[in-house]
Parts: sequence; C-alpha cells; structure tokens
Amino acid sequence: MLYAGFMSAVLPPFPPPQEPVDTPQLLEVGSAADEPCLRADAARNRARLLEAAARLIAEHGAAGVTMEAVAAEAGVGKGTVFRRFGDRTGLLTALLDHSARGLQADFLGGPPPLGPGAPPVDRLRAFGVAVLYRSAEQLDLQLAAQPDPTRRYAHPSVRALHTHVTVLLRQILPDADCELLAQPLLAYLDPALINHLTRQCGMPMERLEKGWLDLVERVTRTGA
Amino acid sequence: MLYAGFMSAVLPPFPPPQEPVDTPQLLEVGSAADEPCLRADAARNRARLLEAAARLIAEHGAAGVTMEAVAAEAGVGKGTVFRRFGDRTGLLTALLDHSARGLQADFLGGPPPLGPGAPPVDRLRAFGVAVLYRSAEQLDLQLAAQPDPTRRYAHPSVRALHTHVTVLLRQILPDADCELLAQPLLAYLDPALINHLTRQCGMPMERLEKGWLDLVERVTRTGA
DNA sequence: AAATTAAGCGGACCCCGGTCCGGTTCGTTA
DNA sequence: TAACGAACCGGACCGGGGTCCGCTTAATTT
Repeated sequence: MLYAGFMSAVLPPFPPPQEPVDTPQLLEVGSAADEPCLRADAARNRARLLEAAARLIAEHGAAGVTMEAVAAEAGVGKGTVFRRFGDRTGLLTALLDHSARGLQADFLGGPPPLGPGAPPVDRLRAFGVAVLYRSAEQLDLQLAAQPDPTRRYAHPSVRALHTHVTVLLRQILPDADCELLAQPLLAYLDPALINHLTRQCGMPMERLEKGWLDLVERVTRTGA
Repeated sequence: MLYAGFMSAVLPPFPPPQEPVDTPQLLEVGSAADEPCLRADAARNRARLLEAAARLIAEHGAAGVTMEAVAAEAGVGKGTVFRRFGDRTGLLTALLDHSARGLQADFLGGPPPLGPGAPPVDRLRAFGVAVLYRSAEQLDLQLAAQPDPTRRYAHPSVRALHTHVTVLLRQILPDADCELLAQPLLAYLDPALINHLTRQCGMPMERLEKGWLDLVERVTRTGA
C-alpha cells in the first residue's frame, strides 16, 4: 500500500482560508490521530477517499486523476472531497502523510545515525540520503502534491524538514546563519530537482547521493 | 516600463507540445530579434498583447489577470494569445524576457565584477547579488511565471543561469561536480524562496545578501 | 493583378478545480 | 426516545486555462 496514512492533520472543518502561520513547526507532526474527533460518517468517507485516490493514482498516475473521479470512485460527492482536504494539494499531501510521519519519527527519535545519538554531521548526511531516496520512490506523487510557489516553503512538512536541518546545523556551526544556510541544503533535496536530474538529465541516484555528501562537507567545513 | 521585451524567443508557430530539450542552453538567448519572421499582423498582435498584459498586471497584479482579459484588452481573440505564447507561463515569461536578456548580457559580456575580467569567485558573488535584487523587484511576476514542478528546472532561462554558475564553479573548483554543486546555489536565488523569506518570514534583503556571500564562501572554499 | 497557399485569427467549446447552499444525518441533551 | 442543532453531504454551478476548426488575410508566385 501507498497511502496508509489515514490519520493526518489536514484542516479545520471548512473555511480553510485562514492560515495562522504561527505553526509550532516541530513536534506538531508526530503525535498521531490528531484529527479533532471527526464525525463517524465523515471519518468513513475520509478513509474511502484516500483509498479511492490511491487506487486511481496507482492506475492512472497522479497527474491523470481528477478530483471528481476520486469522489466518484469513493462513492461520495465532489464537495465532500474539498470539504475534507481543502484542495487537490491537500488530498495528495494526505496520501504522503504516512511516509512523512515515518521519516520524521526516524530522524526525531529513531536509531542513529538518522536519529539522535550520532554526531550532527553524520545525522545530516543520513538525513539527506534518506530524504533523497524517499522522494525518488514517490516522485510522481511528490511532484503532483507540490503546492504553488507562494506556498511551497510555507508548507508544514517542508517547515518540519527545515527546522530539523537548522537544528543540526546550529550544533555544527554555532556562529553561522543556520536558518538561511539550511535552505540550499533542503533545496538540493527538492523532488522537482530530483525529477529533473534523474529523469530529464539521466543522472543516476548514486551521483546525487555523492553530491549531497559533498555539499554537506563543503557547507559544514568550519573556519578557514 | 516593465515588459519592454517585445522580442523574445517564445515558441514556434503553434503545436508547441514538442520540446526538443536539446537547447543550446547558453548563447541561445542574447541574440535579439530571433522570432522566425513573424507575419506582420502577428507581430502587431504580439506587441499589443504584451502591452495589454503589462497594463493589466500593473493595475490588478499578476495573479489577478486572466488570459481572456488580456486578449480583450489587446482587442484580439483568446486563441491568439495561446497561439503566440503557448500558455499562461509563456506570456508571463515573455514579459520578463527583457530584463532576463539584460542580466544575461551583463554577466556574459558586461563589465566586471559581473562580466568577464574579475576572478570567478567575485563574479559568482556579484551574480548572486544581482539575481537576488532583480528577482526581488519583480517578485509577483516571477512567482506567477513559475512553471509547474516538472518544468521548473528545464525552463531555458533557468538553464542559462545554471550553465553560467556551473562554468564559474568549474574555474574555481576544477575537480568538483560543479553541475550538481550549482543547483543549491541557484536554489538560494529562487524567487519563491525570496518571497518566502522576505514576505512571509520578514527577513530584510541585507540578510539574504549576507547569506549568499556566506554560502559562496563555504561552497567554494577549497580543500581541507 | 490574380491566383495560390500557408499563416494567422477568434470565439465557441471542453475540462477541471473550487464554491455554494438546501437538504440530510449524526450525536447529544432532556 | 423525541427533538434539536451542528456537522456533514452532494451535486449544480462558476470561472479560468487551454483546444479546435472553419474563416480571413498576408505574403508569394506567375
């Protein structure tokens, strides 16, 4: 199965146009089952929708699936899809949620070198490699789930990754502007870039991996 | 004026679904007036459309302008817009074309430190700062013109920037995988990131500039 | 200058993401 | 268990991007 992440923090009931932006960033994700007590039928429909979406995507590819088709496949109305997931991006993101939580659990509390215990540089290296391969696996979905340019960096899951990298960097380079420095590192792991390099330029993943290690090496090399 | 770049390499006549991908990358842009001898009426309409688009964007913002409105303002049919520019992204890109050519001319043949003559590291520094401020000026348009994730990195203007950075890097780090290393550098200059950092996080441009210089410093620092 | 033809034109048309609101159902309270 | 209200549902509806195809017009050829 692909989605399996039926429980995810998606949206407050309906009018989702509010975006507080004051998100706690870290830790917000990780605690499971945070949907604020969905009504029975709503929860059922939510599950149906995710199943339906996964099924259709497996069959036609993420790009070839319309919201209406998902609704039909799930046997619910179109409005229900948007009520639950806000928009297309929201639905796709929910499908990715399970693996996102898994990754986050791994680097927040899993075994070293990804989790705590290893030296920060090693954790950073492992983090990049993990993200790289995870994204490569779900490339189509990751691409389709990418929100428009004005929201890409504000997206909670991206924020979580950014926070993690920033924290690691601060341990390595206490005097640098780590919040900023984290951005190019993260950008290297952008699914759209991975897609470009592997599929459009034909680079093998090994080269990307080498590139990551090299980048980390260069960025974290201290003082002259 | 904003657009002013009436002459740009946009698309062969109609069926644009072909994307050769074998683009010469560099130098392709720079030689002016490369529209392959447009018919008189077509050229006239093209100019009208760009003027109309610029006018409407100035008035309603890039996001608030529909293709149909542009067509109407220019006094042509909707089909004409799409025939000429392929899609929304194409039209917006054409509006940015003038300044893109200007920038390219500057770093390909202008005076140092941007142009040839200065040490590569200085050129790289100057390049980033120039791109940074140029993007900041046209942020709305740059954001609106951003193509979907699967085309973002394949876009000719991005390719041109990437090539330039790669070339500079190779002069500084002959043994590194400069093609790859150029990506995170370029990503730091992504309009979507600039938008996020300045408008959503409230960072001043000075900090972004410092961040660029620091990043260049770290990435180009040679050997242990 | 007439004929020929390829390029260009335009607006009706389709599709899909997203919204709205009248009717329904769940869960709770009395 | 009756009744109430909030949450939910669904599908009609809307707007905008992108396509199509029959008609028009600019360039070229003789």
